[in-house]
Amino acid sequence: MKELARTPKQIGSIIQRARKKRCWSQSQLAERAGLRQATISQVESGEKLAKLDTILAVLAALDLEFRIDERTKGHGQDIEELF
Amino acid sequence: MKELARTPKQIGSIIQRARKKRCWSQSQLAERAGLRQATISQVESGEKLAKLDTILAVLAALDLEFRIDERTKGHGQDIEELF
DNA sequence: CTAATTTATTCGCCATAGCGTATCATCTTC
DNA sequence: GAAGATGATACGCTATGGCGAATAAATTAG
Repeated sequence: MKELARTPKQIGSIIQRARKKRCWSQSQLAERAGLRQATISQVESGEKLAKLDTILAVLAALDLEFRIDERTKGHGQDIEELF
Repeated sequence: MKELARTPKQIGSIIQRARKKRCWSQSQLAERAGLRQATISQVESGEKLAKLDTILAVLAALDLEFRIDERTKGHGQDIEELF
């Protein structure tokens, strides 16, 4: 996987794709993450600026995790353009 | 690099190490990230729960970025244990 | 088309992050 | 010791995220 996550929108997209890949509803993910369905919706949209712990909880529920790496240089930075 | 970042404390440690590696003071990092020195201090401590955009700004200032990946096996930890 | 499920959005409430500003303890360096 | 820089912490303030609960809106199943 190893998806680039530079913006809230990118993070939201990745989360949404991972959720759908598991065929979970937002409610199911919310329950696993200890959050509300409404919060999942907002996180996936990337509009509101979530709290760090909220994102961490969602990622954990999806069996994902953050990694911190040096910024990739040069080409192809914005992942949203691929969709 | 590719450092694991599952908790605010881990993230804070990574940020602090990256900052020191560049021989920057918290104030210098704060200025580059558009934040306050006090905020950098809190982020590095990982005590307070930062906002996502704050972390993203700090990472960008350090020329780092998040990547989202599948959870590495090993210590199976529950979501609740994170906080 | 209808009903059920899923997702998006709203309202009032509370908690808290980050702000400006400032202070204070360390630690270093003259 | 004095001066400077650094990092941690405080106060009041504002902004906003997430909550419960509810309700639209959109999507899917039948």
